[in-house]
Amino acid sequence: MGYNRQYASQIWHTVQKVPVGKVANYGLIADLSGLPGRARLVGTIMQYAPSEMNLPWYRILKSNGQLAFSKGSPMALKQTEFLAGEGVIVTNNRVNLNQFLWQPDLGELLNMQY
DNA sequence: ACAGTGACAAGTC
DNA sequence: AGACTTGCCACTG
Repeated sequence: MGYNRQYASQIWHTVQKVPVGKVANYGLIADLSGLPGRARLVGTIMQYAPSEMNLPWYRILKSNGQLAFSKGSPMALKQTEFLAGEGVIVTNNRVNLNQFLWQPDLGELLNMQY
């Protein structure tokens, strides 16, 4: 259909790995999915994730900690709620990465499969 | 075939 | 801190 299944399974699987209460950026997800330099693809593909999959899309942010959606937009508000629900503070459409960025250790990375 | 678009990122000024 | 440029490439018309 409208998107590449191979990319989708890799990306969705990686996004599922981001732990509750932490966030990651698009570039990191791309790297860990075996798609270095393909940050844009992550956002593109995540739109197609079926809702019943409960993909934690809201844990993925831009490289500077900003939400991908513009401030005040319905999606940004929803994302802010989801994050607040698990303890991640969003102020002025941005998250403090020093505090909430997911920093996987080598063990986690070596166990990652897709 | 070709040009525009986009849930991005990093570098330069 | 912004604004602008370049790199990325799947998808769409």
